[in-house]
Amino acid sequence: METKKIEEKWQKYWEENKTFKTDIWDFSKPKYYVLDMFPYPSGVGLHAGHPEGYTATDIVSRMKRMQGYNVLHPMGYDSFGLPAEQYAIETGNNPAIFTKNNIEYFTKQLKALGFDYDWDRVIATSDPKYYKWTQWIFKQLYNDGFAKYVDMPVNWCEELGTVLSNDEVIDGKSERGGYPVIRKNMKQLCIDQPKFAERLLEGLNEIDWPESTKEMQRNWIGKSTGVEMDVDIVGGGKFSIFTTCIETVYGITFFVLAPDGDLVQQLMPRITNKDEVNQYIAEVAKKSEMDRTDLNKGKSGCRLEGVKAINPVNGKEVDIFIGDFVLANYGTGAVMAVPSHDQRDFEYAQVHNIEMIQVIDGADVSKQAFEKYDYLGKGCKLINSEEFTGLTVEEAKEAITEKLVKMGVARRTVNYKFREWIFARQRYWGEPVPIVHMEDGTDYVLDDEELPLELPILDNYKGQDGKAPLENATEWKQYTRKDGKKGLRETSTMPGSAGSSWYFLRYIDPNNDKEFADKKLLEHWMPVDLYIGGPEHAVGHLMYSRIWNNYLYDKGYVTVKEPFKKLVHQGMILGENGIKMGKRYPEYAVNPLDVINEYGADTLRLYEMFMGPLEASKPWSKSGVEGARKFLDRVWRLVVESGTVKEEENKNLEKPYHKMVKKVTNDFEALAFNTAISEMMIFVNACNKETIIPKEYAEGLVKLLNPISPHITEEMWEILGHNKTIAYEEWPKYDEAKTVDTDVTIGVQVNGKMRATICYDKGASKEDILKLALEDENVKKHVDGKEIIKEIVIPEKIVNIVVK
RNA sequence: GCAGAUGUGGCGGAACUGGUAGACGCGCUGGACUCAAAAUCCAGUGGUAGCGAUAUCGUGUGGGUUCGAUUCCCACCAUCUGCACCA
Repeated sequence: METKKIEEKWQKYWEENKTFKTDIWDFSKPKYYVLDMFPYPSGVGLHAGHPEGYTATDIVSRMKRMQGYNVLHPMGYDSFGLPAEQYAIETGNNPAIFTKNNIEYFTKQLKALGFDYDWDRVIATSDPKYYKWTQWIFKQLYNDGFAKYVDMPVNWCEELGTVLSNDEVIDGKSERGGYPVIRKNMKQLCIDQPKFAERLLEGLNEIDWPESTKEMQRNWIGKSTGVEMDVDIVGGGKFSIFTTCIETVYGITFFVLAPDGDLVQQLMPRITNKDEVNQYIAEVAKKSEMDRTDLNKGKSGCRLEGVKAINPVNGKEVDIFIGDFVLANYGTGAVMAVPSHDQRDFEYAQVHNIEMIQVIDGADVSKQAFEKYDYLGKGCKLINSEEFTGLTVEEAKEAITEKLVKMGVARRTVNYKFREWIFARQRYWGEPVPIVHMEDGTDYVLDDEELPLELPILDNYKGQDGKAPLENATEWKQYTRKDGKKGLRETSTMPGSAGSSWYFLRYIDPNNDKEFADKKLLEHWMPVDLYIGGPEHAVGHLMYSRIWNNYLYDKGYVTVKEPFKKLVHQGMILGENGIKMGKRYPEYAVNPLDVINEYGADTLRLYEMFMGPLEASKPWSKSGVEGARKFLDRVWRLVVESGTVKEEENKNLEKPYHKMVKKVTNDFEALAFNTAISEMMIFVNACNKETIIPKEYAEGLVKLLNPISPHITEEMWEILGHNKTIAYEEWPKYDEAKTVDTDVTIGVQVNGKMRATICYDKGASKEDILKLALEDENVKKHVDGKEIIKEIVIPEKIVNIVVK
């Protein structure tokens, strides 16, 4: 079998005949939309993990097509990103060229793997024809107030000269490059994610996604319900705190404010230890996120001398601190502290020598706090809480809230961890933000006719003095509006996840220059029926896409709330040593192209699907690849060379064949490719024992194997006497009656231990089965001389005889 | 710490709603073909004891429910992934 020739032949055939072109306007057949997470076209090309997810979608896509669906299975490139920019800075070349070359290389590799993508609908997020619509959608968000400028503390990376989002910061260092990141207040273009929080949570209940990913999104949104309470400051002024544990309100012995918040500044005139406070604030500002979390668990902080707060529930005066564990941009930027019932407050109180009051009975609070996790739902009762003493925690929660609400000092509220999505980067290689800062101080969004706002070609792609690279485009920056007014363009670009937040919509109508996609098409093709990609996008891309889609749903542009009906994450492919392939062990890394050259794409695809469950991470094995190749050789010999394929019948193969068709069909649907392949192997093994293989069965086998190993099966299909592609042939059918066994073999147990197996005709009575079981020599041996207490006969399952 | 997932032969992994644990593949052992090797084909292959029929142990650990548990329940251990002073 000449793998290379066969694969090239069919790849050429598919390309020339446009075999996999989707007739997008054909609504006569049911639709099926299968989607891969599109890759970032790095210079390195594909790695061993790419073909895994891509093959899985390819299998489903090819099967659905053969089952009569109109299938949309597109591919594209998430082509804005840092490596291209770094290349541009180093070489002075336009990153567009670098990106174009990489895309060509990727395309070549993807084609070598034989995927059934419709290559006429390829998109690239860095293509102005594409990002025109990214800008257009952004514009809608901006006009509707979902995107806006907000003054907020951000992660600033001096070395990269840009603002980073939380998920781009790892351990206080930038994800790319590992440079230190500090917090700094800046005016930022943001997308108001919290506005979507509630519906994003609700939406999770209606989609078929891995539980872990849904849970991660829930945690990311971080909804908590509680009470927001106003706290007066002695001598005037007030602030609010948010708590989920209002039942501990009598245990408050201090409050803590965010050191970088506005409130401290307002109180400053009244603070008597200004120097100490200012010094602490300065210290905190210097600290990176890492210092504020890991290194500084020492509960640092500083008492605000001269100001006291009043606990509204009992009028008690307590101290106010500032502490860096309180974040200005979460909740109200201030917290109530109850050291007896919160471990963090407990430790803080110990360090700063603050009084503790136990208000919930049931544990010793001298060594550690008695926290809600331990006291909730246990019937614990309140102490030291005036009229609420004696109530259970649950009763008190309600009663205290009620009282404070009536007093007019508290409100029931919901709080989210979910913050604004900072939507601007001081980078070159991203979508330009279509906003102009006019001379009169207003911000102006470009008209639709002015889109796309294209990136200018620069001489130098590095921003000067930490400024955005687009600041270098002195001419491009200048803007004159139709009315003659002048302004300067926004020089930040959109973050990497902008383009990928809606690409699944564009695939449906990629060349439309009137709108981002035709509404009728969107209505017909959305949602994506199956989406496969790595778990690393569990919160980032998958959250942003849901937000954009949700927004577009509200605006009436798309008709489904949730874009991805079913989501599956493929597992990681590990090196042969069982460790992640990558920089640390390059000797264990596998290049898919090497495998294709040595064994063929069909083998690579088959092997990766046979390794184990799609979702699991699995170690690579060279001998496993060889095993996969051996199987393809065996099928080839059977179908093409053995001479056993005839237009005759063979009853011996009837049951194995129908069983195979059933199992493969169901397993493909369930993405259980490893067991589907195993079933085909079983059938091939059965065929090898026979001298007559009915042609119908051989053709059925070839069709079932086609989605996994498309080239060799196209070749075999042709050899079997067909003159056009197998891609649109009808998927094999099975006869349920022919899949069931007529004689059954079951185990016989005595006292739950296996003693024999018996074989009988299906449909035999329980009595006959039992009789047969008791006739077995070995069963007799264990039963004789003992009293039979119970006989359990479950036809087609088991016989168990209980003796004493 | 919190959340989610996982744990089965020498290895990758099967096992439907509790019913013959180890399908299928890799590897290994023996045999056929060959001058020989590769390829291919045939047979065997969880541990222990036995020539053997068979017995016994065995799905991370310890309990429980059941005629019967890889599967259900409780506790624990280990690994992976994510989040983490979130009020």
